[in-house]
Amino acid sequence: MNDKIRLRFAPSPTGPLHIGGVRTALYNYLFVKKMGGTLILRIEDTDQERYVSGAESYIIESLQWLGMNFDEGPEIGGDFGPYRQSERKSLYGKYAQHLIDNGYAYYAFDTAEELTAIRKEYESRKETFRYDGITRQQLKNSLTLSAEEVEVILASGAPYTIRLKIPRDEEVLINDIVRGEVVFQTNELDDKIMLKGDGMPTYHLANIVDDHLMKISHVVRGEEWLPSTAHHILLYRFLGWEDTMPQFAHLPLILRPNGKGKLSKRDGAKFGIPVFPISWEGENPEDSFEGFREFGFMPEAVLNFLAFLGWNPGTEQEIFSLSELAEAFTLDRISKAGARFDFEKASWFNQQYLIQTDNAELGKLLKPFAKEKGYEVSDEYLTAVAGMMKERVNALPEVIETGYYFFEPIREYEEKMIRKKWNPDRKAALLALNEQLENLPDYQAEKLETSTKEYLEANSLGFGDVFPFYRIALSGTTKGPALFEMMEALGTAEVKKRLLTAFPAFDEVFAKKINS
RNA sequence: GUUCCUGUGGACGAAUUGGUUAAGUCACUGCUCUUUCACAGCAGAGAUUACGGGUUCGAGCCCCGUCGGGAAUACCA
Repeated sequence: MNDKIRLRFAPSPTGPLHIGGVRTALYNYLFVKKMGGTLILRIEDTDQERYVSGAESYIIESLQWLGMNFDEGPEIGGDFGPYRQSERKSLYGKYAQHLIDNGYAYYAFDTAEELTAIRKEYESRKETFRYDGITRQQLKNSLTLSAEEVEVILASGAPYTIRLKIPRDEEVLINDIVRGEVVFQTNELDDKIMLKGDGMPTYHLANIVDDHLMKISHVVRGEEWLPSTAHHILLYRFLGWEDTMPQFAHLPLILRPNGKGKLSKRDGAKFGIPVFPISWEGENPEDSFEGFREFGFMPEAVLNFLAFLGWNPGTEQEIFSLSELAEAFTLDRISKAGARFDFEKASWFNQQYLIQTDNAELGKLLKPFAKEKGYEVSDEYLTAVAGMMKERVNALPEVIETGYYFFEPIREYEEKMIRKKWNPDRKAALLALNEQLENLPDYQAEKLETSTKEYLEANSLGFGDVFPFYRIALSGTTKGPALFEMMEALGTAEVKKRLLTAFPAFDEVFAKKINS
């Protein structure tokens, strides 16, 4: 165990965990496993207005389903808790005070309404307002007001915020593991709020304080944080923690399937694809989503797919178990450009996992999907169906959908082949063959095949004379699993029944053909 | 608008870090196998490495500019 390597995944419980967040969690997880470090789950719930109950348990359930285990966290415990920022509220004040006392921050008394009014005014002039080293001189804060005035306001109990006092004319250098050196000019930075009017810290303060207190060694997070990293570095400096500052790695964005913009929650519905790990019940239908799990994806496949969205091992291997990923993973092979979310590729990964998964296991996974459709069948039967169908589908529900004929009567017979080759005279041969097969001591795929071959030979018939019709009678389509395997699964009685129901339908097609 | 990030076939992306013929996978097309579909195997098509300059014996890789894409710009994270 390397106790110097400590990473955290720090989602905020404002809704379901989006697939980009899952990838961030995954990269944190992989690096920790690779290095033998510690992985921490920290809930960043400093915004009570956007807080959504159930989001935290959703996050934990998702992570569990995916098989990513954490070493420290709200439910798990650990020596650096509590792991919810709301429960750490009392901690942050003294650091904000430290900033004030050392001249790195100041009190600001502008109300939210006043600020939005100013922003609007700037906007009407096609400018963007920024609370910074220039504009703060015109605003209501402890830098412009006299010490006495500030005393009075503070004593009155009126709400205030604490803002970071960004120095003028300096450069802040970020040394990012994936981006290299990035330089920001402090004159371009705004005086970000550290402590909000309600006494809660903002992300920026809480994040830095907690990362320091929790001895975080590496911050692996999304690219959207890169612009505020300069503020974070300044904070480490002002708090006197610069020498133990974590290393940063900013992950590339995940882009929408059409390449325009970053993948968002609503893209799931828009493109008919999952963008969440598991389903989420929102307050109304448009806030509810199905996840990869409900789409019938295997967690290993989702992880494997996600791992390759912005990273690759540099070898030709593509199928990796979670532990193999951890073994191969390095931060420096993370790519810089945003990666497009390609659902077809995700499906391919899933199919690969489906194929390599044991049939009995798949049968078990299939059960809830079968139940949903009202199919009550044995585990053995589901296992057999899974075995026959897994190479032919991308996701589990498809087994039930395209293989519906394993569970209910044929809905429709594919007419093309019937029209082309069917002749009512063939009934006799099919029936005779079927009778021969029914009387076999063992109604099993291989036996059925040899027996059929014997029959065909004895009656000088070809495969094409009986096969297509047998197949259509049993499944309604010319596509699908091997015929004899289907027969074995269906059983003699069902096969016979399907044959007899099919014949009138075939004849009808034949009659239509003659009459036209 | 401003700041920052980014740009290799349709998609993901490789290229011993400046060394000559730009991998591989997904998707697409064809062939083989197969009673069908799929899987698998083989083959094919698809790229002036966004564009323009520069440095160099040599540039996908370094520098400058242009253009495109993205993110940030909240008392949200």
